[in-house]
Amino acid sequence: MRFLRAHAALTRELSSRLEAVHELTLSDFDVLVQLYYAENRRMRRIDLARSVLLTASGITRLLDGLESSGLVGKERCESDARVTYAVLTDAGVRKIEEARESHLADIEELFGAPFSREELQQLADLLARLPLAHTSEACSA
Amino acid sequence: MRFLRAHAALTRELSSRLEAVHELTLSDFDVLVQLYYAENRRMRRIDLARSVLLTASGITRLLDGLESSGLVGKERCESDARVTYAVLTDAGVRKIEEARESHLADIEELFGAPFSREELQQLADLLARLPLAHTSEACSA
DNA sequence: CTTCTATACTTGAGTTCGCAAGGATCATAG
DNA sequence: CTATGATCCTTGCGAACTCAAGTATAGAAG
Repeated sequence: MRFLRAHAALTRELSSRLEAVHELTLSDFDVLVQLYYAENRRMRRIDLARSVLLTASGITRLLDGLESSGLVGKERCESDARVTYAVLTDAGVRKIEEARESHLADIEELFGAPFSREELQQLADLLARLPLAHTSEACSA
Repeated sequence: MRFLRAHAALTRELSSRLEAVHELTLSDFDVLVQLYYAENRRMRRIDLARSVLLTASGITRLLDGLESSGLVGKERCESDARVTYAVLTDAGVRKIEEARESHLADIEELFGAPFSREELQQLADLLARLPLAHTSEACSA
């Protein structure tokens, strides 16, 4: 119960702040961050989907939006015509670097305030042990 | 990050199990449980909304569904014509008692397995300290 | 009594997603 | 080469929400 409540409250808050300041969804942000830390700032769409825990169709539509905003681009794969890469554009890089700052501040406010450093680590460790929650790393949030 | 991932994975899993066996959404279940533990198994719709962290309109539509399934009923308030109560029907009581069992087993499987009792308590305590996560109690999940 | 503000609820429109189905491509086995 | 099966992606449809706006009631203040 606590878990569900906490999630609903936190995402609502974080999402609305992100939306208000940068016109980004939490999911948008999530995808941009993944790309930002990916090699060559590029990922296969399917891997991207898995890493942010969306379905393939979810990613298609989400990227549609980011593409029309000019934050990411498409690129075909040479060796396998089935796959398409999502690539962060220069505008996308600027956007994420800009948004990261305020988002981290928001997180700090909501998570940092009530917890000590050790407690944060403890919380992260506990959550990491939940099944199904295993995704790629390389992220600072 | 871990928090968001964990939530996405867990709710997807729990929700689909609940849906498959009992034809209930996680939110449906949540509402039914709140009513189950409420005094006289009845609550003002607005309080229900706040306790499960939905908006007023969200509750209206959710209850529409539960009403047409015959699990909850409406009742007008004598002293204030603005408010309507949501009341658990007998069928609703049976439903929740039935669903509770398998849902608790699911939770046990996902949460119980990787954690010891102390760790679960620790996790709950940490989550409880998050801001905005304060809702009414009286729940065993 | 009237007016003004706050609260409870509903409804219409729009968003974000998942699922199922379909198309295209690859890889493997005969 | 061809058939089979898996993988990547997109699209139609529907579900679950939210927000904004509207209705109805309550309470307080003039």
